[in-house]
Amino acid sequence: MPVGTSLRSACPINALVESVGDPWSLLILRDVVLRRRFRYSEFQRSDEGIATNILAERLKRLVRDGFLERRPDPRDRRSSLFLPTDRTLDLIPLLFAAMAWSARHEPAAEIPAGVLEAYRADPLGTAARLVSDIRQIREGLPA
Amino acid sequence: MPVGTSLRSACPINALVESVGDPWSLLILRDVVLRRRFRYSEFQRSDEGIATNILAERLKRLVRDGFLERRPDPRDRRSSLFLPTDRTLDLIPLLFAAMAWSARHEPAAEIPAGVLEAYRADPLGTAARLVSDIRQIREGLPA
DNA sequence: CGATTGACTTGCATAATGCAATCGAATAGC
DNA sequence: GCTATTCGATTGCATTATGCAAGTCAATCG
Repeated sequence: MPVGTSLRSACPINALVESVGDPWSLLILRDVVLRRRFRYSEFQRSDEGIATNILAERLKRLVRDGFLERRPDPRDRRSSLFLPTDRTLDLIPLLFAAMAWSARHEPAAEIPAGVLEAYRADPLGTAARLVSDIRQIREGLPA
Repeated sequence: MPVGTSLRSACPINALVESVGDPWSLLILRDVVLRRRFRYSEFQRSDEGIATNILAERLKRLVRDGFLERRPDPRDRRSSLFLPTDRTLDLIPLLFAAMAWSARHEPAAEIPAGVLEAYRADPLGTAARLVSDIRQIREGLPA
Protein backbone atom coordinates (compact mmCIF):
# COMPACT_ATOMS: atom_id res chain seq x y z
CA MET A 1 0.00 0.00 0.00
CA PRO A 2 1.15 3.53 -0.69
CA VAL A 3 2.05 5.80 2.18
CA GLY A 4 -1.04 7.37 3.66
CA THR A 5 -3.55 4.80 2.47
CA SER A 6 -5.56 3.42 5.34
CA LEU A 7 -5.98 -0.31 5.65
CA ARG A 8 -9.18 -2.11 6.58
CA SER A 9 -7.46 -3.39 9.71
CA ALA A 10 -4.09 -3.69 11.47
CA CYS A 11 -3.89 -7.41 10.71
CA PRO A 12 -0.66 -8.34 8.92
CA ILE A 13 -2.39 -10.91 6.76
CA ASN A 14 -4.94 -8.36 5.72
CA ALA A 15 -2.12 -5.96 4.85
CA LEU A 16 -0.73 -8.45 2.40
CA VAL A 17 -4.15 -9.19 0.93
CA GLU A 18 -4.75 -5.50 0.36
CA SER A 19 -1.35 -5.06 -1.27
CA VAL A 20 -1.20 -7.99 -3.66
CA GLY A 21 -4.49 -9.80 -3.12
CA ASP A 22 -6.05 -9.09 -6.50
CA PRO A 23 -6.07 -11.76 -9.20
CA TRP A 24 -2.95 -10.47 -10.99
CA SER A 25 -0.37 -8.67 -8.84
CA LEU A 26 1.13 -11.78 -7.31
CA LEU A 27 1.46 -13.41 -10.73
CA ILE A 28 3.36 -10.43 -12.08
CA LEU A 29 5.66 -10.56 -9.07
CA ARG A 30 6.09 -14.30 -9.61
CA ASP A 31 7.20 -13.62 -13.19
CA VAL A 32 9.66 -11.02 -12.00
CA VAL A 33 11.14 -12.95 -9.10
CA LEU A 34 11.01 -16.59 -10.16
CA ARG A 35 11.18 -16.32 -13.93
CA ARG A 36 13.21 -13.17 -14.34
CA ARG A 37 10.77 -11.58 -16.69
CA PHE A 38 10.95 -7.82 -16.47
CA ARG A 39 9.09 -6.53 -19.56
CA TYR A 40 5.50 -5.70 -20.33
CA SER A 41 5.56 -8.04 -23.33
CA GLU A 42 6.91 -10.87 -21.17
CA PHE A 43 4.15 -10.48 -18.59
CA GLN A 44 1.64 -10.51 -21.40
CA ARG A 45 2.96 -13.84 -22.68
CA SER A 46 2.40 -15.66 -19.38
CA ASP A 47 -0.09 -18.50 -19.51
CA GLU A 48 -2.81 -16.80 -17.49
CA GLY A 49 -3.43 -14.26 -20.23
CA ILE A 50 -3.72 -10.91 -18.51
CA ALA A 51 -5.57 -8.20 -20.44
CA THR A 52 -3.41 -5.30 -21.58
CA ASN A 53 -5.37 -2.62 -19.76
CA ILE A 54 -5.21 -4.54 -16.49
CA LEU A 55 -1.50 -5.19 -16.93
CA ALA A 56 -0.73 -1.52 -17.54
CA GLU A 57 -2.79 -0.46 -14.55
CA ARG A 58 -1.31 -3.11 -12.27
CA LEU A 59 2.27 -2.22 -13.23
CA LYS A 60 1.60 1.41 -12.36
CA ARG A 61 0.22 0.40 -9.01
CA LEU A 62 3.06 -1.98 -8.20
CA VAL A 63 5.56 0.77 -8.99
CA ARG A 64 3.58 3.30 -6.96
CA ASP A 65 3.35 0.89 -4.02
CA GLY A 66 7.08 0.15 -4.05
CA PHE A 67 7.06 -3.41 -5.35
CA LEU A 68 8.65 -2.66 -8.70
CA GLU A 69 11.16 -0.13 -9.93
CA ARG A 70 10.90 1.03 -13.49
CA ARG A 71 14.06 1.45 -15.52
CA PRO A 72 14.82 2.04 -19.19
CA ASP A 73 15.42 -1.08 -21.23
CA PRO A 74 18.99 -0.89 -22.60
CA ARG A 75 17.94 -3.04 -25.57
CA ASP A 76 14.96 -1.05 -26.82
CA ARG A 77 14.00 2.52 -26.09
CA ARG A 78 10.27 1.78 -26.42
CA SER A 79 10.45 -0.64 -23.52
CA SER A 80 11.04 -0.52 -19.78
CA LEU A 81 12.28 -3.05 -17.27
CA PHE A 82 10.26 -3.58 -14.11
CA LEU A 83 12.68 -4.75 -11.46
CA PRO A 84 11.69 -6.13 -8.06
CA THR A 85 12.50 -4.06 -4.99
CA ASP A 86 13.46 -5.64 -1.66
CA ARG A 87 9.80 -5.38 -0.72
CA THR A 88 9.12 -7.88 -3.48
CA LEU A 89 12.15 -10.10 -2.87
CA ASP A 90 10.91 -10.58 0.67
CA LEU A 91 7.84 -12.27 -0.77
CA ILE A 92 9.93 -15.26 -1.83
CA PRO A 93 9.08 -17.36 1.26
CA LEU A 94 5.42 -16.70 0.62
CA LEU A 95 5.76 -17.74 -3.03
CA PHE A 96 7.40 -20.98 -1.98
CA ALA A 97 4.73 -21.58 0.63
CA ALA A 98 2.15 -21.17 -2.12
CA MET A 99 4.01 -23.65 -4.31
CA ALA A 100 4.27 -26.17 -1.50
CA TRP A 101 0.56 -25.89 -0.76
CA SER A 102 -0.41 -26.39 -4.38
CA ALA A 103 1.99 -29.29 -4.74
CA ARG A 104 0.01 -31.08 -2.08
CA HIS A 105 -3.51 -29.89 -2.74
CA GLU A 106 -3.79 -29.03 -6.43
CA PRO A 107 -3.13 -32.08 -8.56
CA ALA A 108 -3.23 -29.92 -11.70
CA ALA A 109 -0.34 -27.74 -10.54
CA GLU A 110 2.97 -28.36 -12.28
CA ILE A 111 6.07 -27.51 -10.28
CA PRO A 112 9.45 -27.38 -12.02
CA ALA A 113 11.55 -30.35 -10.92
CA GLY A 114 13.84 -29.80 -7.96
CA VAL A 115 12.57 -26.37 -7.00
CA LEU A 116 10.57 -27.41 -3.97
CA GLU A 117 13.11 -30.01 -2.91
CA ALA A 118 15.84 -27.36 -2.86
CA TYR A 119 13.67 -25.04 -0.83
CA ARG A 120 12.69 -27.72 1.66
CA ALA A 121 16.28 -28.81 2.14
CA ASP A 122 17.51 -25.26 2.75
CA PRO A 123 14.81 -22.58 2.75
CA LEU A 124 16.95 -19.66 3.85
CA GLY A 125 19.84 -20.52 1.55
CA THR A 126 17.61 -21.08 -1.47
CA ALA A 127 15.84 -17.78 -0.93
CA ALA A 128 19.12 -15.97 -0.31
CA ARG A 129 20.57 -17.27 -3.56
CA LEU A 130 17.55 -16.10 -5.52
CA VAL A 131 17.76 -12.71 -3.90
CA SER A 132 21.45 -12.19 -4.56
CA ASP A 133 21.08 -13.31 -8.18
CA ILE A 134 18.40 -10.72 -8.74
CA ARG A 135 20.27 -8.00 -6.86
CA GLN A 136 23.19 -8.65 -9.18
CA ILE A 137 20.99 -8.23 -12.25
CA ARG A 138 19.58 -5.06 -10.73
CA GLU A 139 23.03 -3.59 -10.13
CA GLY A 140 24.21 -4.42 -13.64
CA LEU A 141 21.52 -2.24 -15.20
CA PRO A 142 21.41 1.53 -15.77
CA ALA A 143 19.17 3.57 -13.51
CA MET B 1 -10.93 -25.06 -6.72
CA PRO B 2 -13.72 -27.57 -7.02
CA VAL B 3 -13.16 -30.76 -8.95
CA GLY B 4 -13.60 -30.16 -12.66
CA THR B 5 -12.95 -26.44 -12.65
CA SER B 6 -10.25 -25.51 -15.10
CA LEU B 7 -7.51 -23.19 -13.94
CA ARG B 8 -6.04 -20.34 -15.96
CA SER B 9 -2.70 -22.12 -15.91
CA ALA B 10 -0.79 -25.00 -14.36
CA CYS B 11 1.27 -22.66 -12.19
CA PRO B 12 1.06 -23.56 -8.50
CA ILE B 13 1.07 -19.92 -7.43
CA ASN B 14 -1.79 -19.23 -9.76
CA ALA B 15 -3.66 -22.20 -8.32
CA LEU B 16 -3.51 -20.63 -4.89
CA VAL B 17 -4.53 -17.23 -6.20
CA GLU B 18 -7.55 -18.74 -7.90
CA SER B 19 -8.52 -20.63 -4.75
CA VAL B 20 -8.20 -17.98 -2.06
CA GLY B 21 -7.03 -14.89 -3.95
CA ASP B 22 -10.14 -12.80 -3.49
CA PRO B 23 -10.27 -10.03 -0.86
CA TRP B 24 -11.96 -12.18 1.80
CA SER B 25 -11.31 -15.92 1.69
CA LEU B 26 -7.88 -15.78 3.25
CA LEU B 27 -9.16 -13.57 6.07
CA ILE B 28 -11.91 -16.05 6.89
CA LEU B 29 -9.36 -18.85 6.93
CA ARG B 30 -7.11 -16.72 9.15
CA ASP B 31 -9.97 -16.34 11.63
CA VAL B 32 -10.57 -20.06 11.61
CA VAL B 33 -6.97 -21.20 11.90
CA LEU B 34 -5.25 -18.52 13.95
CA ARG B 35 -8.10 -17.18 16.05
CA ARG B 36 -10.28 -20.25 16.36
CA ARG B 37 -13.39 -18.47 15.24
CA PHE B 38 -15.77 -20.87 13.63
CA ARG B 39 -19.11 -19.04 13.44
CA TYR B 40 -20.75 -16.70 10.94
CA SER B 41 -21.26 -14.08 13.66
CA GLU B 42 -17.60 -14.30 14.65
CA PHE B 43 -16.40 -13.75 11.09
CA GLN B 44 -18.72 -10.79 10.86
CA ARG B 45 -17.17 -9.20 13.94
CA SER B 46 -13.65 -9.17 12.50
CA ASP B 47 -12.14 -5.74 12.01
CA GLU B 48 -12.24 -5.74 8.23
CA GLY B 49 -16.03 -5.63 8.21
CA ILE B 50 -17.16 -8.14 5.60
CA ALA B 51 -20.66 -7.61 4.21
CA THR B 52 -23.15 -10.31 5.13
CA ASN B 53 -23.97 -11.30 1.56
CA ILE B 54 -20.30 -11.70 0.70
CA LEU B 55 -19.65 -13.67 3.86
CA ALA B 56 -22.50 -16.09 3.18
CA GLU B 57 -21.37 -16.60 -0.40
CA ARG B 58 -17.73 -17.03 0.55
CA LEU B 59 -18.53 -19.61 3.24
CA LYS B 60 -20.51 -21.65 0.72
CA ARG B 61 -17.61 -21.55 -1.69
CA LEU B 62 -15.01 -22.44 0.92
CA VAL B 63 -17.11 -25.45 1.96
CA ARG B 64 -17.67 -26.45 -1.67
CA ASP B 65 -13.95 -26.15 -2.41
CA GLY B 66 -12.95 -28.25 0.57
CA PHE B 67 -11.43 -25.60 2.82
CA LEU B 68 -14.12 -25.69 5.47
CA GLU B 69 -16.39 -28.34 6.88
CA ARG B 70 -19.77 -27.31 8.15
CA ARG B 71 -21.08 -28.84 11.34
CA PRO B 72 -23.99 -28.12 13.65
CA ASP B 73 -23.21 -25.84 16.55
CA PRO B 74 -23.86 -27.79 19.77
CA ARG B 75 -24.63 -24.54 21.58
CA ASP B 76 -27.26 -23.08 19.26
CA ARG B 77 -29.33 -24.83 16.65
CA ARG B 78 -29.56 -21.70 14.48
CA SER B 79 -25.80 -21.65 14.06
CA SER B 80 -23.15 -23.77 12.39
CA LEU B 81 -19.46 -24.25 12.97
CA PHE B 82 -17.12 -23.92 10.02
CA LEU B 83 -14.08 -26.04 10.77
CA PRO B 84 -10.86 -26.03 8.78
CA THR B 85 -9.98 -29.11 6.78
CA ASP B 86 -6.38 -30.28 6.30
CA ARG B 87 -6.40 -28.33 3.03
CA THR B 88 -6.73 -25.21 5.16
CA LEU B 89 -4.37 -26.25 7.95
CA ASP B 90 -1.67 -26.64 5.30
CA LEU B 91 -1.97 -22.91 4.63
CA ILE B 92 -0.37 -22.16 8.00
CA PRO B 93 3.15 -21.67 6.58
CA LEU B 94 1.73 -19.26 4.03
CA LEU B 95 -0.11 -17.34 6.74
CA PHE B 96 3.10 -17.00 8.74
CA ALA B 97 5.00 -15.94 5.63
CA ALA B 98 2.40 -13.22 5.13
CA MET B 99 2.79 -12.11 8.73
CA ALA B 100 6.57 -12.03 8.47
CA TRP B 101 6.39 -9.96 5.29
CA SER B 102 4.01 -7.43 6.82
CA ALA B 103 6.07 -7.24 9.98
CA ARG B 104 8.93 -5.97 7.87
CA HIS B 105 7.15 -3.96 5.21
CA GLU B 106 3.90 -2.69 6.69
CA PRO B 107 4.55 -0.43 9.66
CA ALA B 108 0.83 -0.28 10.38
CA ALA B 109 0.56 -4.04 10.86
CA GLU B 110 0.20 -5.20 14.44
CA ILE B 111 1.48 -8.68 15.20
CA PRO B 112 0.62 -10.35 18.51
CA ALA B 113 3.74 -10.51 20.66
CA GLY B 114 5.78 -13.68 20.43
CA VAL B 115 3.94 -15.24 17.52
CA LEU B 116 6.53 -14.57 14.85
CA GLU B 117 9.42 -15.25 17.20
CA ALA B 118 8.02 -18.69 17.98
CA TYR B 119 7.57 -19.44 14.31
CA ARG B 120 11.05 -18.27 13.40
CA ALA B 121 12.63 -20.31 16.18
CA ASP B 122 10.81 -23.50 15.17
CA PRO B 123 8.58 -23.19 12.10
CA LEU B 124 7.65 -26.84 11.75
CA GLY B 125 7.01 -27.34 15.45
CA THR B 126 4.94 -24.18 15.79
CA ALA B 127 2.80 -25.14 12.80
CA ALA B 128 2.45 -28.71 14.03
CA ARG B 129 1.24 -27.54 17.42
CA LEU B 130 -1.38 -25.31 15.85
CA VAL B 131 -2.53 -28.16 13.63
CA SER B 132 -2.85 -30.69 16.40
CA ASP B 133 -4.70 -28.22 18.63
CA ILE B 134 -7.27 -27.65 15.93
CA ARG B 135 -7.55 -31.33 15.04
CA GLN B 136 -8.36 -31.95 18.69
CA ILE B 137 -11.12 -29.36 18.64
CA ARG B 138 -12.43 -30.92 15.44
CA GLU B 139 -12.55 -34.37 16.94
CA GLY B 140 -14.30 -33.20 20.08
CA LEU B 141 -17.29 -31.94 18.10
CA PRO B 142 -20.32 -33.82 16.73
CA ALA B 143 -20.41 -34.48 12.98
C1' DC C 1 10.39 4.29 -46.04
C1' DG C 2 6.74 0.96 -45.29
C1' DA C 3 5.63 -2.77 -42.13
C1' DT C 4 5.99 -4.44 -37.66
C1' DT C 5 6.60 -4.37 -32.72
C1' DG C 6 6.14 -2.69 -27.92
C1' DA C 7 3.52 -0.28 -24.81
C1' DC C 8 -0.10 1.38 -23.99
C1' DT C 9 -5.37 3.78 -24.14
C1' DT C 10 -10.25 3.76 -25.04
C1' DG C 11 -14.95 2.09 -25.11
C1' DC C 12 -17.96 -0.95 -23.70
C1' DA C 13 -19.91 -5.48 -21.61
C1' DT C 14 -19.90 -8.39 -17.72
C1' DA C 15 -18.82 -9.78 -13.08
C1' DA C 16 -17.59 -8.85 -8.28
C1' DT C 17 -18.08 -6.20 -4.32
C1' DG C 18 -20.35 -2.99 -0.99
C1' DC C 19 -24.43 -1.24 1.44
C1' DA C 20 -28.89 -1.15 3.46
C1' DA C 21 -32.99 -3.27 4.36
C1' DT C 22 -35.52 -7.29 5.25
C1' DC C 23 -36.77 -12.06 6.76
C1' DG C 24 -37.69 -16.53 9.07
C1' DA C 25 -36.38 -19.60 12.58
C1' DA C 26 -34.38 -20.28 17.16
C1' DT C 27 -33.57 -18.53 21.52
C1' DA C 28 -33.81 -15.49 25.73
C1' DG C 29 -36.24 -12.60 28.91
C1' DC C 30 -40.27 -11.86 31.31
C1' DG D 1 -46.73 -18.49 26.44
C1' DC D 2 -45.59 -14.04 24.36
C1' DT D 3 -42.41 -10.72 22.92
C1' DA D 4 -37.96 -9.01 21.78
C1' DT D 5 -33.64 -10.18 20.27
C1' DT D 6 -30.19 -12.87 17.87
C1' DC D 7 -28.41 -15.76 14.08
C1' DG D 8 -27.82 -16.62 9.56
C1' DA D 9 -28.95 -15.46 5.86
C1' DT D 10 -31.42 -13.14 1.08
C1' DT D 11 -32.73 -9.25 -1.91
C1' DG D 12 -32.26 -4.99 -4.51
C1' DC D 13 -29.46 -1.67 -6.03
C1' DA D 14 -25.11 1.33 -6.62
C1' DT D 15 -20.35 1.19 -7.40
C1' DT D 16 -16.06 -0.82 -8.69
C1' DA D 17 -13.20 -4.23 -10.96
C1' DT D 18 -12.27 -7.17 -14.60
C1' DG D 19 -12.41 -8.83 -19.44
C1' DC D 20 -12.35 -8.11 -24.48
C1' DA D 21 -11.56 -5.91 -28.86
C1' DA D 22 -9.99 -2.25 -31.28
C1' DG D 23 -7.16 1.66 -31.95
C1' DT D 24 -3.01 4.85 -31.12
C1' DC D 25 1.69 6.20 -31.42
C1' DA D 26 6.56 6.16 -31.23
C1' DA D 27 10.62 3.18 -32.00
C1' DT D 28 12.67 -0.27 -34.66
C1' DC D 29 13.24 -3.58 -38.39
C1' DG D 30 13.86 -4.88 -43.29
